[in-house]
Amino acid sequence: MRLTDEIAAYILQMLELAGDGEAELRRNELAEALGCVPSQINYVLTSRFTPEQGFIVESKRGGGGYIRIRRVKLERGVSPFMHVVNAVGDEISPVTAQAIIENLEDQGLISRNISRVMLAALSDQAYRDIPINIRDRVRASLLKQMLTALIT
Amino acid sequence: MRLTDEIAAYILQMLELAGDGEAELRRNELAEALGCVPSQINYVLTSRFTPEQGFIVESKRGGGGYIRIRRVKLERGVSPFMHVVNAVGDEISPVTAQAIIENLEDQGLISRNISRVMLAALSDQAYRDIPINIRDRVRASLLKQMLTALIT
DNA sequence: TTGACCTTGACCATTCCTGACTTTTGGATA
DNA sequence: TATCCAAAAGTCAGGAATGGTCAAGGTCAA
Repeated sequence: MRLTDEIAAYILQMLELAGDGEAELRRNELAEALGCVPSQINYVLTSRFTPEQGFIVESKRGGGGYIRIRRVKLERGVSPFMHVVNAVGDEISPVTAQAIIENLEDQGLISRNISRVMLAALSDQAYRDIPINIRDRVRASLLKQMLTALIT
Repeated sequence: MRLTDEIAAYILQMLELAGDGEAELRRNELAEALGCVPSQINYVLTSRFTPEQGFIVESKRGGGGYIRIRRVKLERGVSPFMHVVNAVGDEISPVTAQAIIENLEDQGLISRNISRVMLAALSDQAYRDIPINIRDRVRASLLKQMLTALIT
């Protein structure tokens, strides 16, 4: 079994045991326990605990630091938001993103204010400093993170 | 729990008990009571009781010295969002941005869900593709765009 | 053979904690 | 009154405890 799989399995088990869908760990401790370098933990988190898979990851550095992983869904596609998150690829245009948000609002899944905020965050207006060639990637990433944050 | 957290919790409790949103303490006394060096109190004040978080700290040295902490309310009337937008510069760190949003939520100016969405959009988690050196610029830009979108 | 996925380690960034040294203030004293 | 002293609070640099990033190279299945 690959290291990556072991680490992922370990974290999933932590989530199960926790019961509340939330697990907190210390990167160095976990790396030590599983016999890998600490940065491997980051690799696992970025490749296996993404919004697409229904996870939200938060962390804090420094003394008393931690990594917190939240599971926002139990099964694929259980939330209309997850459906969108999974449908969005690695990149998305401003127009498409806008259409998605407006559709969510029309369906009554998000309020007018949330729609406004999300549209603002997905518009190129805010992307002036971002190299043009990665804007659509950033937009897709932001859209997924925001939608995932709304689940539960 | 970290010393820092304990001290912060203690001060917040003092503020609650006071009722008038104002607490006064003696640095050395508090340090003694909580078992830390006095300068630790300063660290907590500068890291957890900042204007972004809605606090004002005043103090006096020498005989009869004191530290006074006040919780300030954002004016509801004249668009508090515009006030914040104007206060944000061209760049902002994840921590400061988070403090601002949490303060807005604490003051009842934005809902829990909007707070969630904005925090997700301001977290480095969503900035993976953005070069590190421009992340804080993008964050500031996004924050201002989102807040502006809330002004009716 | 090649491209996607995995692994490692060197270097970076942030947060917390401490203690030595500094500054300010009010009151005691010459 | 002019000085000095003691009692506050402030500053700062350094070290420890965390997590983050990135580039280089390895593995493996199609």
